[in-house]
Amino acid sequence: MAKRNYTSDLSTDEKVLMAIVRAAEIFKRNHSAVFRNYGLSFPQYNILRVIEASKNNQSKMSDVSRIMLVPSANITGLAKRLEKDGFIIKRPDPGDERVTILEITPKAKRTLKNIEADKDARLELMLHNLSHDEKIQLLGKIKRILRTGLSNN
Amino acid sequence: MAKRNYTSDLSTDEKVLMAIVRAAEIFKRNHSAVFRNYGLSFPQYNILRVIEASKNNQSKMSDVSRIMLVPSANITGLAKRLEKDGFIIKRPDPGDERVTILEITPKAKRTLKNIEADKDARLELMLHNLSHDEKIQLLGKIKRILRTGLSNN
DNA sequence: ATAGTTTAGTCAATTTGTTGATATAAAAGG
DNA sequence: CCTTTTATATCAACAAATTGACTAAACTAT
Repeated sequence: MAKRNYTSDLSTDEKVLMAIVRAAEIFKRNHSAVFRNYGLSFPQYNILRVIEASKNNQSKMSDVSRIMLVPSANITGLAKRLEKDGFIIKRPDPGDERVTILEITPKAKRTLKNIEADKDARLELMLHNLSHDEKIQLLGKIKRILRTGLSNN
Repeated sequence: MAKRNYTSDLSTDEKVLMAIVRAAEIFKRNHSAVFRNYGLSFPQYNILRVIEASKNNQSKMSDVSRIMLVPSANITGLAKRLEKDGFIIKRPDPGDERVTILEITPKAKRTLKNIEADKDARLELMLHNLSHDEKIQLLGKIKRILRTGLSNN
């Protein structure tokens, strides 16, 4: 069909990384569909998860930015929309007037809770082809890539 | 540091897929930096690669959309900018008035050629921690994920 | 033939990502 | 001190992605 004219002869390295990119995109698409049912986008969900996993359900914008590897200019807009929709509140840090603290609301915690089962089902669906051991091996290799990838930028 | 307050206890499945997403994003960031030096963005580069790998250096917009897993509404804008910058030309298909054919220009072919060494060096850098066998194993596992991921959407 | 369906591409609106510039606060160095 | 540097967040401008609506051409099936 369409692909008959597309003759691929990429290097192994390129194949590996392209496959990773494709897997990431399919995963994001898959999960976005779940999150949308709850009024959240993929990056919005991830911000909430990061804040939820932080002490007191609070996090500085700059920390969110660092953890998510997302430029702070990007967090600004995401946080604004999350606040508009009642998922977070923004407060100035009394100890440092430069920083803004993000705190997730009860509504956000409820939403995260509701999403959980749905999301886990999708995860399971995507990875059910691999045994637990294989997942661990896979994770190990990706982490080794991450280590070098992070070190040089 | 910043991460001390961030206590992660994700499931194995989630860890695997999050790691894949991070690796994909680091890779894209890395390569984007290379492509930018040649006046191309990551998705623009990929469109050119797809067309280059097609017969006669031509491809229907709809085929590009399918191969790249990118909605056609997206290709419209990308193709417009690529044409404006002289990397492709758009022609109607004489046999089917609905379709538009994209063809890469000599400038695009030259640019792809020039990018190659730079890009390959980055690939090598990201994956030099893994032996060839490990890369093959990794690729195999990712492909198994892709198979299930693609089948249910 | 023609009515209904599918396919190809565009457009508009919104969100997200990226870069570069800026304002202000804090920290560091003299 | 005071100057310089660094850190935090925002903004503007643009590229890109996503959704839904839409036009027109091609195909299907009676």
